[in-house]
This record gives sequence, C-alpha cells and structure tokens, in this order.
Amino acid sequence: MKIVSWNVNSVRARIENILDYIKEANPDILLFQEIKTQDENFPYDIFKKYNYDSYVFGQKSYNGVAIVSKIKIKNINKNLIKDNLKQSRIITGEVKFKNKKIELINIYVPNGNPVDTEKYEYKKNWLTSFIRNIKKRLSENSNLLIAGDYNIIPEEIDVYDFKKYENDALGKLEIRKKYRELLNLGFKDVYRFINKKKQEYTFWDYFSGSWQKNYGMRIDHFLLSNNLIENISSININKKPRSKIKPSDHTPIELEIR
DNA sequence: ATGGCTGAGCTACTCAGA
Repeated sequence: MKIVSWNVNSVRARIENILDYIKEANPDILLFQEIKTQDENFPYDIFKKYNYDSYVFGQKSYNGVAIVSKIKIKNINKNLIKDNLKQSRIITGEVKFKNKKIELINIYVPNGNPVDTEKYEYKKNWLTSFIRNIKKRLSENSNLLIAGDYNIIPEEIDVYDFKKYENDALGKLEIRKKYRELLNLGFKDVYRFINKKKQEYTFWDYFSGSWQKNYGMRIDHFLLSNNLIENISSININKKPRSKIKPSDHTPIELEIR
C-alpha cells in the first residue's frame, strides 16, 4: 500500500500538477495539507474520475487538510484536538491493512513565526495538545501513522544552513524537543529511520532561486508507531513535482508498507 | 539581508506562508 503526504499549497491552483503526479505515482492514499479551500469547493469529482474518494476538512483561503483515497476510510474525525483558533489542521481516519486497523492522522502544524508573537505560542500550544492526544490514542490503538507538514526541522542535517533557523519557529530547540517528545511516545521518523545520514529536503522557498540552489529543509514527515515498523517497505521523497511549472513549495513524501 | 515569491479573496491590496 502506497501512502503519500503532500502540502499542495492550494488544491485548486495545483490540480493539473496533482493529476500528473497521481497518474505517474498511482498512490492508494493521499494526505494533503494546505488545500486552501472550503469543503464545498473541493474538487471531489475530479478525484472521483481517478477512483479516489475525498474526505475534506477545509477552510477558506488558509490551511485545510484532506484524505483522498482509493481504499475505504472509516471513522473520519476532524476534532481530534481542541483548536482555540478553529483552524482546519487535522483529519484522521481508519484503514484496514492486512490484519491491522491503522489510524491515519494527517496534520498541518502551525508555522509559528515570528517567534515573539502569539503565533509562536499557538504553535507550542497546538503541539502540546497534539502530543497529549496522541498519547491517549496510542493507548487505544497501537497502529498509528502520523503524516503531514510538521513545520519542524528535526535536526541540523535537515536544513541547508541550520544557523539561519536555530532561532526560527521551525528550528528552535524548544520546538524540536516537542518533536522528540512525540517520537519518544513510541514512533519512528520513517525517513530518518531508513536513511541515517542522508540529507534531503521536502520544502524549498519560492524566493531567490532556493530550488535551483537546493536551499531546502525537511519539514514533512511520516511517523509510524513502533508496532508498524516491520511493515515498512520503502520511504521516498519525490522531488519531481517541485521541478514542474507552477509547483507547490513542498514536494510529496511517499511511504510504502507491506 | 523581515528581503525575495505565490495563492486566496477580490478587483487594490492585505494576509499568510517558512
């Protein structure tokens, strides 16, 4: 089973690129972030033509997450955590895989910049609330998959120039500690688990030729609960969509489980 | 180098992203 996580930066502006990708990669499940549209304007019919059902937690202009799947998803939940600002940042659902019931958790973590504002506090509070809830979920189901745009640079190797980001909301130690706290509940960062030293990125800024210079960062992650580690077949950052005309600033990360 | 570029909503410009 092939599962993809991709911050598409507007599902409607990106639809042609997304369809090109789907035809080539043929994933079973897509976890989208930053769809930037309300539920009623989501392109359900277009995905349906390619045999995908869409489960959407949208928002006007900003944020928004969706699960787009060829496989039946049950128990869709859009209220896993309490969000004071009522932003659409998390959608979960259950999928049967072999003898396991896997809970898919698709997240778009707040950016948190600038750090001396309430935006940073919102990110910290969001993560604290998220970790508390994941701990509870884990006690009920040991098969969890958390994927999405975490807006966290886990380690120095995960960005082209760490010094530029050590005081940024994506790289601050306080935030990276939250990520470690999450891992310590019983998860592996699948990319780093498989690739111990490799330096690859999932995001490149639109500004000043960041893509051409490979000034990127690894902020989109697949976390698998330890119970599912034996099912990993492969993990891949697919850079092709970032190289296209009118790309998202993020590129898809692909997980295959067996 | 708080710049650079892109999308939504809207129709001039702000807000947000990372």
